[in-house]
Amino acid sequence: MPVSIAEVAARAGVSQGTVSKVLNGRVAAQIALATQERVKIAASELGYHPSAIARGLAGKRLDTLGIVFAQGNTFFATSPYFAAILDGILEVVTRAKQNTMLFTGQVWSDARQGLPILRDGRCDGLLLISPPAESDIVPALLEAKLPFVLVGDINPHPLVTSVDVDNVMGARKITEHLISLGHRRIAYLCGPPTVSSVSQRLQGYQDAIEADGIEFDLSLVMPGAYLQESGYERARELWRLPADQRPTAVFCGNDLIAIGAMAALHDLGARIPQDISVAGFDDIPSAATSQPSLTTMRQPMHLLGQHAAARLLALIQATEEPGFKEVLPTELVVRGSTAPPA
Amino acid sequence: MPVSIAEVAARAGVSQGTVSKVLNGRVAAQIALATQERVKIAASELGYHPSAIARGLAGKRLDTLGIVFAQGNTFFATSPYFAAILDGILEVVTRAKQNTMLFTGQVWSDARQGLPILRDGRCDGLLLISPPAESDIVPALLEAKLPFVLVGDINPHPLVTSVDVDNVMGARKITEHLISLGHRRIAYLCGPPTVSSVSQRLQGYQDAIEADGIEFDLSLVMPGAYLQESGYERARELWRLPADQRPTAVFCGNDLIAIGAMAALHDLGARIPQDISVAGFDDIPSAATSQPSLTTMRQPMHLLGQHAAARLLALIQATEEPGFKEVLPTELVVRGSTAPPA
DNA sequence: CTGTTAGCGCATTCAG
DNA sequence: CTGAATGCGCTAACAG
Repeated sequence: MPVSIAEVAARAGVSQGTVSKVLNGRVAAQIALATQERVKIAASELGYHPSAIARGLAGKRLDTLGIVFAQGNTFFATSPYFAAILDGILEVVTRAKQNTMLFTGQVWSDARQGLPILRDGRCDGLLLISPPAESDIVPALLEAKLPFVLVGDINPHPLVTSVDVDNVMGARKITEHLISLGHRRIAYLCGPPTVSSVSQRLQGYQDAIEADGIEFDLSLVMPGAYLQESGYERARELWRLPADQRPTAVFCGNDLIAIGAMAALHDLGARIPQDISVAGFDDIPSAATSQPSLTTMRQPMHLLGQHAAARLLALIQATEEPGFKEVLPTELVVRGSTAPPA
Repeated sequence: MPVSIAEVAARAGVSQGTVSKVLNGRVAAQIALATQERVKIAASELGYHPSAIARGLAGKRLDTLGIVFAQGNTFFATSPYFAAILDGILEVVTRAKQNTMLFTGQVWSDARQGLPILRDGRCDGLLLISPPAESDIVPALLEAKLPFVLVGDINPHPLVTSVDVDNVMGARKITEHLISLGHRRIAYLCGPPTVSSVSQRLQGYQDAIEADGIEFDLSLVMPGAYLQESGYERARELWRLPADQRPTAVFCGNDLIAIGAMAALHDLGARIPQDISVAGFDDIPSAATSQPSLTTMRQPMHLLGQHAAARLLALIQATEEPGFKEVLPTELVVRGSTAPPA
């Protein structure tokens, strides 16, 4: 139903090839100005717009970036982290006049099953939002030769481009903050062990602990999910420990966990930060408004998205070589949820 | 680079047409079971997946829905309303194994300019997130014969399908709540006058006011934007009124405005709800955690998204006729920001 | 300077 | 039951 290039050609009294050249600005193939005029007028009179899929088939860019993520059944509501990253991506994408495809049906654990749809020609490149380390999607994509960049994750492969924060350092700094307040027994409530940020933050936590001569106690490391409910449950478990084994502070793998943990501790009658300090990671919007406000390690999520999108664009235009691993800094934000132990 | 149907055909020793028939389950054109087997095996061995754009060009569905919205430069961060709707949409879309395109470059005021990209063949239908009433996008889409549904807006045209809440009733109910507390002088801080929800809520507000014999005072209606900053500014203006003309309560067009207004009032030394009551609309997540918690009219944003996506799917599959105007109920949520006047 | 031709990968007639 | 031919709308050589 939409007007095709043939109609424009007919109205301008030229061939399709000519229309294509004029409209794509291939001035290289010199075309009489008068003809150019005629074509342009015909096109605009007809309200012509090329079919994206047809030009895609013919081998041109689609000016479309794909965003891949998997979050079970819910998305933004449960992941302010993802929402902020997406926000950053969209800013850059919109400014660059590109479009966006959202792939929500992925199962990270099985790229063989989900990959085809990612490379069936609909987008020029992919942005992967923190896939778990054990997913086979990265090798699959590498093999498919589709440009992509990892966001919120890094990968040792020399051809994988990524944008992430320094999780090890971030976790180390916030743990040091806790130590500097006088805490010696600090728990780590983390996300799923297969996600790389979880192990990296564990590393930073352990580094800080040991640098201070505190013994690393694995029983204080409690894996779960990056969700509020998980924080709630783990904190309850923590509180079941004999009083002399209870930590005086807890570092949570992200703010969602921290907020859940604070809720549980509150329900159990513990006062924060008097009885126990709680620290998070990310600095999502609600960290500032929680009760008490949450001490956390801020991640520039918006920037993460912006930079990742910009890099993918550069990769697609071959302006940049793949393989760069960009690391953004984090920032300690001290609020009301941490204080010296009683 | 990806494997094409020709390769599958070659490997199975049949023609492309046969492969297409087998893989698309056109058992109508009876094909020997042995052949079917051979084709299927060849396809899976080769890891074949059809090119979406090629089959799109050949006239098939792309299994892709487009989501259109325009929010200036920022998106989710500034619009929890939109994020919640998107969440609902994605749930349905993911379950239906469809994909999603996000169109962020639209300028509602000029559909002629932005429309082409929406109908260049990349998606089977469109979801429009509350376009302003005066936008010419609806007539343009109607003319283009592309299935679409309006979310968070309604349109009188008999062929336009939409999903929205009853804004008039919602605004009326919450205004009545304020009146029942004893307020007689109630301001309305609203969003941009061109958005239909703004005028509908104004209607409900006015209905409630007048039903109670209170004189409608246009100077208490303050238009702005659906943003926190706007609420902040308008509330300051409000406070500049001579003490005897100040309202004792303010109904805000959405929660963002309400939160901004509460911040301004707080900064000006007013106590909420003792000195002035504040009510919002939407019930975004932060409404429950604000200080004080916000009384508001809850909108089932998640459902809005789910239903809209389901209807669009039905429209595309021609399971449903266009034109249905679905209206979802709102629910009054009384919290700490409203109380009887001093 | 411009028209013609040949695919891109797939679905779909229409003949056998 | 299966193959060959055609076209979807567009771009990119290649001729003139």
